[in-house]
Amino acid sequence: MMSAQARRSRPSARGTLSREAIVAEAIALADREGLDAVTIRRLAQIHNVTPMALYRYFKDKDEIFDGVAEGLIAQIALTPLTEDPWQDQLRAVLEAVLAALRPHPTVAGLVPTRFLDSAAGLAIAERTLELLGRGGLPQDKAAEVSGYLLSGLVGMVIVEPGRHHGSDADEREDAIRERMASLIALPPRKYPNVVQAAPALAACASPDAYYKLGIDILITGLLGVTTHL
Amino acid sequence: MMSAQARRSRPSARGTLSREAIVAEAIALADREGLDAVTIRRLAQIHNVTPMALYRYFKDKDEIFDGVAEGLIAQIALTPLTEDPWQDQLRAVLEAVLAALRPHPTVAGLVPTRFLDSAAGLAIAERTLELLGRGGLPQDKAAEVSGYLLSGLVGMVIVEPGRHHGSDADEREDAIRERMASLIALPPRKYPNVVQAAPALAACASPDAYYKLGIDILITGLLGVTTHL
DNA sequence: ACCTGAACACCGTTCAAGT
DNA sequence: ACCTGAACACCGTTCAAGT
Repeated sequence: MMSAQARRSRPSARGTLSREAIVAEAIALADREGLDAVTIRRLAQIHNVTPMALYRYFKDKDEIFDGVAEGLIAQIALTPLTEDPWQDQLRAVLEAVLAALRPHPTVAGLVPTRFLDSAAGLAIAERTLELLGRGGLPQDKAAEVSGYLLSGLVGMVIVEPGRHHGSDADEREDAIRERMASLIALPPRKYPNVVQAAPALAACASPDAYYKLGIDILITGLLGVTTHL
Repeated sequence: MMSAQARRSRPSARGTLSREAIVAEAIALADREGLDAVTIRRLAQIHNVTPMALYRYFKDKDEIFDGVAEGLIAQIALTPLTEDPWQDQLRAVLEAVLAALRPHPTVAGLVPTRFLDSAAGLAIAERTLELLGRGGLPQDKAAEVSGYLLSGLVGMVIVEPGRHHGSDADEREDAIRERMASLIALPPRKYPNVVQAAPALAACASPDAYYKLGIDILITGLLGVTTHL
């Protein structure tokens, strides 16, 4: 039913096919139905084309995922480098990364291992290394930290409490309610803190506050670590 | 050839089949050949059994992955709660999580979203919440932070520079060399920091130091955030 | 209770053609 | 240059039997 709609909604005037178009539909499909729904055959169907047609644009399925990651990274909006304090500028970078990834939690996991394979990712890595260097981190530590910051942000997006694959609001509420019920049903003598924290473990009261706290911990931690050197 | 070996190496005296045995082989298979190699049919072959036999023990493939996550989490060794400073005890928890996940980087990503579904995971969550509470974090913040710590650790394991699927040492070196070459070939005017940091971006000089720095940042960040409340 | 066997729908991918 | 069509090996999973 949904797939019939999708088949219909893309008339695909011959010649529309391109890397960008395929990647865009792959991201949209993953957002709607999860990463497993992204198959070569489904993508071909969406573009009104034979599965083999996609092989003109991508060597194999893995390259499509590379393209998806690159597409996400390309949406990270980097502001110009200034003479502002490094920690403020680094915070802006982290916020930009989150802003690009949060709308696409099911594909965010593709990003970290592919970050240095695209120009956009290299630009962000370059900026991050520059800012960490200004903060006093030696090059090798800065390299480790840059990867760590990125994967930390991606991790926050993936485990955001109450998030659920498929943007269906009812399913989301059901999943939260179910998790909540299973947590408050635990023996409070054995898991007092878990039971008390059940609402916060099951769903995020404020996603913005959740992400702000995560960034605060990272930046504060970096400040502490750099001054200890 | 490898799969023929695997077929041969498990005589499977009838009655050997069990959730634990299937999960153990699933983890071992993922470690050897990556998560995609873990299929119901491959697992059945390893246990000298028909694919359908596994459905006695798992409702579907997703439940096998749940079992794999639970198996990893069960290997996290939790020491008894004491009156030591909370940050020291929290560090010990984080180190225990890393010790369990590091040997299994290809399946580590299964853990965060399934953490609260097993008794072992709940015990660790309970401990973490207790320690964060001692540190002065309110319950709801502690819940967010506990998830964030976990996903941060998993992220570190997944993106550890120079890590590569399949424990083959030659392949690993080739991958590192290739990444290294592509980075130092970049225009140094555009990416001065990336080019300089190329060795550290391509591979970890000391994985232990890499993980220690990550934990330091998290703990230091937490200390800073809690004292600011 | 535990396992098999045949079948179905779907998958990525190769090869050889078509225009 | 760009797309099709048939085929192959492999998947998860259902249903119906076997012992």
